[in-house]
Order: sequence, then C-alpha cells, then structure tokens
Amino acid sequence: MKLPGKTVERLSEYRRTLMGCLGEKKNFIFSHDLAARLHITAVQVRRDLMLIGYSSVQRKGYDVKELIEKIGTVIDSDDSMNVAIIGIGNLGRAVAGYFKGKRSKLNLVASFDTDPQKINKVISGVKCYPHNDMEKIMKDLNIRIAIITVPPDYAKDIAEEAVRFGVKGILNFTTIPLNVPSWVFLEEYDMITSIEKVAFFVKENMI
Amino acid sequence: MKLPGKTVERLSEYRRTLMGCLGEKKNFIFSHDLAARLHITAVQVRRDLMLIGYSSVQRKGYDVKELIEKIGTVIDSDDSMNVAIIGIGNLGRAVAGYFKGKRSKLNLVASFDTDPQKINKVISGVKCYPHNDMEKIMKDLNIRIAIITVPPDYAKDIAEEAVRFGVKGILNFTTIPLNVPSWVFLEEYDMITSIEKVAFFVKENMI
DNA sequence: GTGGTATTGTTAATTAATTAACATTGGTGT
DNA sequence: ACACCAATGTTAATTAATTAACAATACCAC
Repeated sequence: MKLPGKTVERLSEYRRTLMGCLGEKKNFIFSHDLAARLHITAVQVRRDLMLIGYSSVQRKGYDVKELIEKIGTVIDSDDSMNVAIIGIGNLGRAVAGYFKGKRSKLNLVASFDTDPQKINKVISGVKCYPHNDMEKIMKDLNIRIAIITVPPDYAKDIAEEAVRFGVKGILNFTTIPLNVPSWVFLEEYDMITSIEKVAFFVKENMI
Repeated sequence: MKLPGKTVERLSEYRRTLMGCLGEKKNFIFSHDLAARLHITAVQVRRDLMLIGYSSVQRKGYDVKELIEKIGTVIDSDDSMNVAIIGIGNLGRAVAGYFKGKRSKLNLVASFDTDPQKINKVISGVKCYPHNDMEKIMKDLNIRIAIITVPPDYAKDIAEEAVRFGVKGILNFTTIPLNVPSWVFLEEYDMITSIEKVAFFVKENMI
C-alpha cells in the first residue's frame, strides 16, 4: 500500500495513542478526540484513515481495538522483522529501552560495539556482539533494520557494512548524513538541528 | 526574520556541514557540492540562502566562513540562551553529549533528576540538580529551553512545571504528546515512530 | 416515527514545499 | 577583446500536504 511518509508517521502515533485508550478502558474514540490527543485536526485523522481504507461501522466513533488491528495490517510486516542497534552507548541504550515490553513485529535482537567491557554482555535487554562479528551475526539473525548510534567518525563505514551485510533500512542518529543505495530506506534524525530549531523559534517569539 | 521551519532545519545542517568544510581546509563551496553532502538539491540550497538574503560575491562558490557567520546571524540569538535537560537517564546523557565541545549560543547549564544517586553530581559535563529545586534553578539560571527526557508518565507534569518556571521552548523526546501554551514553542520527536516508519518502507520495498 | 444533532467519508480548495526554468553574471580560454 | 562556460538568484510551475466544505447517515429525544 502506497502511503505518504507523513501519514505512516501519524498511523504509528495513532496506534500508540489508541493503545493508551485501551489502558483507560476507552473502547471507542471520535476522530476529534484522537486528533486532540495528538494536536492535529480531526480532518487529518479521517483523511489518514480513509487512505488506509478504514471506516467505522457506527457513529459512535472508531472501535479502538479494531482500528489498532487495522493499522497493524497496514504498517506492520506480516512476519516479524529483526532490528539491531550499532553502538550501544548512551543513545543506543536509550533506544533499546524503547523496545522494552513492546510486543510488536519489530524484534531488537542484537547490538554491536567495539568496547571489550560491553561485548558479550546483555545491555538494556539486548546482547551486545563485537563489531568484528557483525557480518556473521547480521546474516545469521537475518537483521533487516540497523539503528546507528555510533560516534560520528564511524558512521559512514558502519552504514556501508550494514548495507553489505543485508540491512534494508537504516535509522541514523549520527550527525553525519549517510549515503546508501536506493534500495535501502534511510531515515535520519539530527538532535542538534532540533535543538537549534527550538532556539530559533524561541528567539523569534521573544522579539 | 520569518522562515519556514524546514528552512531553519536545513540552515542548521548547512552550518554544521560548512564547519566540517573548514576542518578540511575547504574555504569555498558550490551550492551543488553543499547540496550533495546533505542529499538535497542545489536549488534548495540556493533558495534557502535567498530567503536569508545571502549572496556570494563571486562565482567561485560560497565563502564558507562568511556563510557560517551569516547563518549564525539568522538562526542564533544575539545573546546566549540557556538550556536544561530534564531527566538525565541514558537519553538525557546522550543529548548532553551533543553539547560537548560545541561553542555556540546555546549553553547547557543544568540537568534535573529525582535519583539521589545523580543529584548534585556532574553528569556528562553538566550538573544535575534535584527536581525539587527546579523552580529556583530555572529562574536563577534564566533557562529558556527545556529538553524533556523523563519517563513518559512524568512528561506532562514536567512540561507544565517547565512552562511555569519560565521556559519558552521545549524539545520533547517522550512518547507522550505535550500540551503547552501558544507562546511556548514545542518540538516533539518520537523514536518509535521513526523506527516504525523505517520498518514500513522496508516492508514496502521488499514486496 | 420524525426532526434534530453529531459525526463521518470524501471532494474541492488552499496552503506549503519543492523543483524546474531561465536570465544574469563573473570568470576562462583563445 | 570576445565567446563560452559554470554557477548563481529569482520567478514560475509543479507537487505534496493540509484544511475547508458538505452530503450522507446513524443515533437521540420526544
């Protein structure tokens, strides 16, 4: 199913918000309620759901459980996908933390590092393998997604290795923009940029 | 100066890329070269620079040093701005790391936590204060930007406090969307969403 | 049952962002 | 000096994303 990236992002957020609803025993939700929780408009919610072909049966809002499942059929893969974190420093461990207790189609199955203090230990719930074994482990465990949280100087080489070893998607948290072949999906997030952006708009608001 | 958020983000990236150029003794750079390093088009670079009113004197590309300064006059505040990290766990420490060695108008001057093991210690280069002292410290140190890296359950309350204590911009790394008054600039980043987005497009590419 | 209301799904309009097109200009080579 | 080239700055066109508008429909109150 062909969807705009922005819509995919929102679907992920809808799902997590909806799971929160289940927690509070809320089984139906209106578009404007869901929208308000995410600070977007109700139209946008409805439009996104239209794109994935979901309609509510009744005018009592969306069936939370049903919608969660529908979103799952759209954005999740049929069988589960294995993920690795490369570089298990502070950021890597933080990312690993987000996987905890999440039952999903995404399995964090390995981390890699060069620090002898870390390798072969379980850190933040995931085993850390030595960087030297990356080829073997990535192929053996069939890792499809790499999250890169290494120091900037290593980013480029690590990305090339990951691609060579079969990774099909990369989430890059380093400040170095990466170059990957077109068949590898690349998402980059740059913290410094976010911080500077906040600073800019704070400054502008104050003037 | 009124600028689109996307342009501000790119300006921040331009600047960092340009600083890298200085490191490699590259004093002039063409728009297409700068663009290639960031995987965008040369037109976009030129358009962004047009928006901030920069022009190169010669056709030898942009003067790297001059452009860095120009971007600085646009996106930096005149006097420096103080920043705090709330929640100095793995993610907080990772964020703190990004400030190291950066000389900029943004000063990371404090972190806050509730863990007695952490308070009153210097962690990742920044002193950690007890959460209870947040009001005093935030006012004393004139903190304008808060980076929120606490566990999700605390996010809402922490944000409200930060706003009450004078913060004008928030960067929220928790998975809980925050509600802030209109005069506070809010930027949210959700790692899980990014990961799920990568997974979605990997899946789609494989089909 | 009927009228009114609230909410949805969808098309159309608007706005934002990106890309294309191109005239302009300094530099280069002959 | 002159013709050409390479790169820029800017306007116009295109594409993407959001928002507005509204007909359709199930529920509710009576």
